[in-house]
Amino acid sequence: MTSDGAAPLRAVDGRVPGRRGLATRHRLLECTIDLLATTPYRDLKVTDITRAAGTSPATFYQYFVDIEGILLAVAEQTVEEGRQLAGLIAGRPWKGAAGVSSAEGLVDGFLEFWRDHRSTLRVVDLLSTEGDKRFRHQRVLMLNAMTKALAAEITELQGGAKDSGVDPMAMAGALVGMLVNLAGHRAGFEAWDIRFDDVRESMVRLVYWGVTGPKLPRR
Amino acid sequence: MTSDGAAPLRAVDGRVPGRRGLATRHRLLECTIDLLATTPYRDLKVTDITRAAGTSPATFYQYFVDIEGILLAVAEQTVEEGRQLAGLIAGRPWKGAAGVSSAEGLVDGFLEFWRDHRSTLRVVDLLSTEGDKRFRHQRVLMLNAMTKALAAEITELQGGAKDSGVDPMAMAGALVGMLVNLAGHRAGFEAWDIRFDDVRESMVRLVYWGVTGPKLPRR
DNA sequence: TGTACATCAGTGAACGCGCGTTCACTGATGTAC
DNA sequence: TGTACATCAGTGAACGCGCGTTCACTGATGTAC
Repeated sequence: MTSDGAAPLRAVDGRVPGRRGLATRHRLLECTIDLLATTPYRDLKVTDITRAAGTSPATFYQYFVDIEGILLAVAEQTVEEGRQLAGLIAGRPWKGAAGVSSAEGLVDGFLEFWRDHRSTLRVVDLLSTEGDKRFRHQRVLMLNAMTKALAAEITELQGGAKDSGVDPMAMAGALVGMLVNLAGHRAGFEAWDIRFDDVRESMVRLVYWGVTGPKLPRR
Repeated sequence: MTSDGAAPLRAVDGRVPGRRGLATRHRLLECTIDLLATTPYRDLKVTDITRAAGTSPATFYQYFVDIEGILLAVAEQTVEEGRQLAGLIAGRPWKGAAGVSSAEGLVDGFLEFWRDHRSTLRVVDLLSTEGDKRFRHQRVLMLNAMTKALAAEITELQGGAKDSGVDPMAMAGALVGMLVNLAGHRAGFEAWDIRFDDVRESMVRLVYWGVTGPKLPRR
């Protein structure tokens, strides 16, 4: 459940948790997620989590090293789920009207996922940009699947053309970055006088253009 | 210097700071910025700042209410500077090859600004998405100038066309969001196997397409 | 089916550091005459 | 140009809470026979 494969998942003191222990651990994770939705990251405390989970601080340290530790575990869960997003891309049509529909599907799927995991993803993003390798790794794990899938489509559409356009991975990464930012700042737009639905439409178009690569003027 | 216009800038106890006081205040701001580059946001403490500034905690509270208070002041400085970015847009050509050059100018100017203020902007971003009104306000202040300028260009290029494309502000906002994200995760790409220069090229294209609005298939 | 033992799981209570915050005071700067 | 007084500026030292963290212990669960 944590990382790759069948790592046995041991408690801090080396014991292997059973049903009950796993349930407690799980409760701690859930409460962390919930708290993150209402508490600023800076103010998230071990004691708050255990209070919310109806257990004691000592229990916390049986399963996690510290706050960052539990956040990493939360991130791992979310990231695992996020890798599914690649499914919104591979094997869909990208030319013509059908391509626009595919773009819509991608944007909507992405927005939905982000809405459901705002708080967690926010923290992952912060810690990534702050240079924490573990969180950056998780972020890459999550977005790389999508990016690669998108890049594959772009490569195919370029079809060995003479000018061959941009590097597909870079373009895919740029598009994914756009999705990430806008999904994360959804509330920000509504505070402006911009209807988010219009932003969504813009995202769709940019994805479509990014994938299909309209002509550029000679320079 | 803080907010709008000639607010007299008083110390916490109501006194008006003179030369010396302002210098100290300024030193505290600078040290905060420096620390932010090396310390995770969560670990930034008042005592660290005052130690770095070669002064005492008591002094800190003469000028700022708390950590968030000084961060807001830092943000205000940066934002003030960031509003200049709008100058990269207005009155430039956006059609044809010249348009691509304008897009390049915008992207490069943006990247440069972001590079110089990474840490601060990171925190502004976090606190914005966490729902802090004051930081969100600053963020909007900074990006709105750019977004409006871009939107104006888009509107002009649409030139009252029949289909009239997307809402210009939404498209502009989407483009700005893309710039923000990619500028902030620059290091992330280099950790991948993507050359950032290729990402830059993708950004340029997306900006160009977003502004000029290539044809979409009928749907 | 029952008893005993091993291990899992949870926690009360305390310890102690770190940090935010303040107070009462000293020193620096400016200005009035 | 000098002295006195007002205000600005800075701080040492302490207080005390909050929080991270741990220990020694009790209770729960599982399993061997």
